[in-house]
Amino acid sequence: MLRTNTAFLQFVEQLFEDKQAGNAIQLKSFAAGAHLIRQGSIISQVYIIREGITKCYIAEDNGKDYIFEFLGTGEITGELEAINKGACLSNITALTPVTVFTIPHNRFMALLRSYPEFNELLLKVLAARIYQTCIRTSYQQLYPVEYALLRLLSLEASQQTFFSKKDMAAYLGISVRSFNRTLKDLREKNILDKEGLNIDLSKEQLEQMIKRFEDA
Amino acid sequence: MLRTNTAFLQFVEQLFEDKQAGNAIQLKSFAAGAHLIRQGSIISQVYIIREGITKCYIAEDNGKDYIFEFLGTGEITGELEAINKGACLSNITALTPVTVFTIPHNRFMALLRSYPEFNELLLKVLAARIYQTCIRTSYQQLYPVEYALLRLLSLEASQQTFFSKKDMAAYLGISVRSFNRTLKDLREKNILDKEGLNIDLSKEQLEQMIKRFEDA
DNA sequence: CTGGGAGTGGGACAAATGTCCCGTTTAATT
DNA sequence: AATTAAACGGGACATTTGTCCCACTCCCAG
Repeated sequence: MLRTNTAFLQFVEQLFEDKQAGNAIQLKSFAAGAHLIRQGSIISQVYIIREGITKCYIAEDNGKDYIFEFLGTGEITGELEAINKGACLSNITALTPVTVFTIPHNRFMALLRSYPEFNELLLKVLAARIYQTCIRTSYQQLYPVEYALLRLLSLEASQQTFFSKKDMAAYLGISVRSFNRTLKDLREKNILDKEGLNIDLSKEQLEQMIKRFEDA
Repeated sequence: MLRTNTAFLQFVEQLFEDKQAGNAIQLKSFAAGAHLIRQGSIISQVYIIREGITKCYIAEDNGKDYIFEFLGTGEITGELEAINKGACLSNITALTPVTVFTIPHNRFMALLRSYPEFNELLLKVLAARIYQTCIRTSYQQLYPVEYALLRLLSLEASQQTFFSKKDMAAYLGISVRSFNRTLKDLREKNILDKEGLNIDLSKEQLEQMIKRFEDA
């Protein structure tokens, strides 16, 4: 859910240090809540997150948002636009203070050509995103919200991160009301510890809980 | 919805002709209904569709399927597995008789390195898939089924393709019953021409729909 | 402090979607 | 032509989810 990529970050850090290769790479900072990228706009750099957490989401014109992913350290964004030269697909906003490396599109594409290793890292990122997105989409479409919610909570717990309910609901593609309701149902079924939302599930445990729901 | 990619196909055709570069590339055929790839299995080639239409879907263990995309001429599949070396994400089955080029993983990766042009074509494919998937997912999560259905029908009409209701429902992530119901509602609202599936929207809905159809 | 805004929690009702089921149509096979 | 399996269409009912609304807390700028 919160994606990070140390290998990628390391590579970019190195480039940045390098007088030669790094000359067009810059650092930029954003306050929490600031927009890094605005959906529909045209940008001319890619961003690699050095520090902080962002959310990546589409705002539909019925006023609802859908969050695709939370991007953390080492994640790249704006790369689709560099590759396909289109308008920005989504919004990126900072959830915490954020620092990024920026690389101009043409430089970025050139780097891909000159550093096969970098190119391969990017291929892996893209492949991983497709992979994850597919799994998540399928899951969210074909299972009741309850399952997706448990899964999300479990991820959140394992990553020690916490998001607002609004964001969590937007990540699940549901209303905050549904989110709350489902949470309450789970609580009443004693599935969640009432103290906090600390659930600490392994995949097997999750399976078990899901099975338990079935009879009740 | 039905993706195709002539540039990619051409490139692979050329490789195939080339004695040197094409020596590991093979042709393979499948009857309609056959599995090209089975979810969870391990494969060692990528497939590029030369002819025919396939569906790419995940089967969840509650018995439901989610179709990500219909892949046609020039589309590649199995590439995620080549890049990330994991088990197959999804099933690929032939909807029509299908002929594919197969390229062994290591050969495929080598080709990416030796042909920057090929590498770039692949980057574009991956980027386009992420792009499309994001748009579609968001749309399907945040709008009533009615909209997604209209969009799907319009795409289908514009591409002159026809899929079974089961497949269309699986593409939308809903049950066949819901699919039928929504279709009926639309018919009763005179939104659809009864003759064929000629979309004939009226009123503001038309404008809104058109706008959305454009990008996909 | 203090008023306002954002986040939270949930009741009541409406709308959307799923499940179960059965009769009909279509298409392919014998 | 007869038979069968699959696809289609939809009724009845249950469940899920959304919308609208209000009350409560918390926090911060004035």
